Amino acid sequence: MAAGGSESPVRLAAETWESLFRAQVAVMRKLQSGPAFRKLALNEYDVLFTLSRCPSGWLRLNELNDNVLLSQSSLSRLVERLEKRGLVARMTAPEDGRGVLLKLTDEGRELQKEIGREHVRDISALVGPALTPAEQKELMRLTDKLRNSLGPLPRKR
Amino acid sequence: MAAGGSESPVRLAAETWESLFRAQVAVMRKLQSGPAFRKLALNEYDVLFTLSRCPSGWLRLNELNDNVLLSQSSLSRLVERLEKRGLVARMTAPEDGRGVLLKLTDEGRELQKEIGREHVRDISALVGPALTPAEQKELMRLTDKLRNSLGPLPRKR
DNA sequence: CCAATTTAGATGCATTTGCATCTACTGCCT
DNA sequence: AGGCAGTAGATGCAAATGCATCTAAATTGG
Repeated sequence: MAAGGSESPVRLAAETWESLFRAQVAVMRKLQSGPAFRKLALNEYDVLFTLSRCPSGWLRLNELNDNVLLSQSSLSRLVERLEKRGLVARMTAPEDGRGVLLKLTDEGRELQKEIGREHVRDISALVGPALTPAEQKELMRLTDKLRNSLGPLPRKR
Repeated sequence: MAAGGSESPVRLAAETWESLFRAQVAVMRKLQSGPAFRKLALNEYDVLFTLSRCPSGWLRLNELNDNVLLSQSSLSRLVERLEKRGLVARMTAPEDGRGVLLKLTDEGRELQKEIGREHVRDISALVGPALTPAEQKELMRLTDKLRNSLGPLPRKR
C-alpha cells in the first residue's frame, strides 16, 4: 500500500498500514476458505454478530453501517435479504419515523451462535500459534487505540 | 467477530482478530472517503501497487492473486479492465503456456505513483496522530509476524 | 510416447455492490 | 403554523463479484 524504505514518519505510517492491511487480507483468506462462510458471507455474518452484541437487542440500520465496510444502499439490501431469510426482524423506530430498528430473530441468533463458534475456533487456530498471549494483547491494544483515535467515521453516501 | 470476556486463549485470539479487523475497516472507511479512490478502486490500485513493487517488473496473475482478497475469476476480469485502460500489459509466460505475466505500462506506473502519493499522505494523517512511532513499529512487527506465521495461502477456487 | 490428471486462466450467469436519485420524515428558523 | 434544509432508508441501474464450468497447457504414470 505504501513505499519502500523505513525512515521518515510518513513512510513508517504507510508501512505500518500496509502490514496491517496485508495481515488482515491473509487471515481473511484463510478464514474464508473454511466451511463457516458457506452459509453466510462475511458482511452478512458481521451484521448478525453486531446485532448479537447489542445490549438492547435493537439497533439502527444507521449505526450498523458504521461497523461494516459497505455502502448504505448495499447494507439496506443486505438487511432486506437477511429479513427474507428470517434471520432478522425490522421495526420502524418509535421516536423517528425515518429510522429502522433491527434485531435478531431466534433463528438468526441461533445461526449467529453456530457460525460464531466455528469462527472463534478457526481464528484461534490461526492467531493462537502465531503470537504469544502477551503479543496478542499488545496487538489488540494497538489496534484498539488506532481505531479509537480515528474519531467518528465518515458516513458513506 | 468473536465473543465478549477476556480470559481463555481462544477468546483472546478471537478478540484480537476482532480488534484488528475493526481497525482495518475503520481506516479503510476513512481512506475510501478521500479523493484518491475516485480514479481507482482499492483492488485495482492494489494490483498496480503490487506490480510496482515487483523487482523483475513482470508478475504472474497467479501470484498477484495471493495478495488480493478477490476470487480468481474476479481478478482475471479486473486485470482485463486494467489492460483495457492501458494501465497494465500482459504476455504469455515464456516457460508456461498457461500462465500470464503482467507488468505496468508507463501510464500505469505514473498513475500508481500519483495515487500512491495521495494514499501515503492520507494514511500518515490517520495513523501518525494515533500511534507513536514506537507503537507503529511494534504494530508492524506484530502484523508481519502474524502474516508470516500463516503459511501459504489457500488458493481461491 | 500416449492417456489421465492437474493447473492457469477465461467465460456464462446469477448475485451483490455502489452511485445517483428519490421519498418520507424530522427539526429548525422565522 | 409553514416553509426549508438535513437525515434515514429505499430503489433504478450499471458495474463488479463469485461460483461453476470450460479450454488449453503442463505433469504424471504406465
